Amino acid sequence: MRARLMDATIECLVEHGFGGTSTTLISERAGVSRGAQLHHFPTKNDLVVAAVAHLTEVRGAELAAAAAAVPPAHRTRDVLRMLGDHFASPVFIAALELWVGARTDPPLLAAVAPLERKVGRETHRMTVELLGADESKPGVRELVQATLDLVRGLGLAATISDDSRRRNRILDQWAHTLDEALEPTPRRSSPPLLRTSVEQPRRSPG
Amino acid sequence: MRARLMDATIECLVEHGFGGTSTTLISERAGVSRGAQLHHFPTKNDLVVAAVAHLTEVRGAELAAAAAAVPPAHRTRDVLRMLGDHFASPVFIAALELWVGARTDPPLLAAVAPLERKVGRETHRMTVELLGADESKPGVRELVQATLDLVRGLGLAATISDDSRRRNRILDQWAHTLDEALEPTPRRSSPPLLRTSVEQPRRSPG
DNA sequence: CCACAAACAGACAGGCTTGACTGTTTGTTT
DNA sequence: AAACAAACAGTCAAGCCTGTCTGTTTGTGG
Repeated sequence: MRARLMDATIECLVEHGFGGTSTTLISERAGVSRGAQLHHFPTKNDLVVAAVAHLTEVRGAELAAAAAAVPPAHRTRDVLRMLGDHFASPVFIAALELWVGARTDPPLLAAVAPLERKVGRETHRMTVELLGADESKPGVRELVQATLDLVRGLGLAATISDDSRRRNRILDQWAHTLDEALEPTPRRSSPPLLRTSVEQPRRSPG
Repeated sequence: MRARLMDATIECLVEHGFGGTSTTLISERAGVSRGAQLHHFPTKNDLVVAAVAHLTEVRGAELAAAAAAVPPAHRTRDVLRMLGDHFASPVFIAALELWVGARTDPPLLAAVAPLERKVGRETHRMTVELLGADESKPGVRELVQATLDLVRGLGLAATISDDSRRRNRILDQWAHTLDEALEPTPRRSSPPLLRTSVEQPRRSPG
């Protein structure tokens, strides 16, 4: 029952946005009477805050699952594809609505901010691991952060004009640039831009 | 009068968010009677759409002014600083509120989407020019787009937790990486990561 | 001075949202 | 079985938002 209400809240956020999400709509969507809803979540804020926490867990789980689904002998591009897909998914949209809504809603912000930081840290750690990046080298940490902020920006753009071709081209080039920058031992000297053809795999499992 | 109302709309978007912006609030903020407001903008949608157009012009003007203020003998970092600042400014916040609000509001989306594309194109062109990038080379265009999506992502993050140190570190590193990637003639062979010390200027005016 | 239209002012009704409130069912303990 | 609490159902009042409506001022052409 609580779970149904929180799920319905997230669905309403995706479908109607933060402003268009009313408690009545949520209870209807969840198939729960208004009385029951008010019993479990006395105020709208209680419900939304609970939904934020729930969404945080869902995002963590989806990210972990997506990470596990990345091919064992993967290239940088595979990792970026996974990240790009996550940051264009409904859970990200719901998080975005909450994020933006929380900006002008102090109690909600108090709930969203720490959880968002948590997801951010987890995502960062996961990305470092998948990329096999060495954060002890100066600049590597910042490049990983830049990568995550990039996919966040791409995800934002995707919410209103989903041009996936554009996104893929950008991520293609980013993968190449990232490879060049993260390359532990620069064996080839120069070509800083995408050679339109192949990229050789860099890593094998274990 | 019309201008006062549109300005007040944008201010309300920044202060109270899209959901918290009511026509009554706008008229109060503008110091305009409700009757006058309804005379100039019969519906809320009319007002918001007009504000979107107005905001587009303001953004264009602010960007142009910021671009003009970039030092004549500038480095990549200066351009990124300018972009980073713009995408953390109130006009960007207002645009973000409209952007997210428009996602679930078809008539608003119809007004926002084309204007946003216009600003995007202008910003892209301006950035290419400031960076002196050669878009005829494959991959360059995508790197510029990635840069803009990156600052958009950074701007989004800045709305709820303004960690400017983090942002500056990321942009420092990205400036360096971008320089390496865009460098027309790779004279030095390798160092792909930030040398913590100096970066030499690359361009002089004219 | 008059006629007319645009600009402005404020009251009002209809609809929606939130949370309080009363009543009913279910389950558990004694 | 009785007592009690938790879960559930639905109604209601207060408040806000939007857009319509009527009335007033300002400006302009004849």
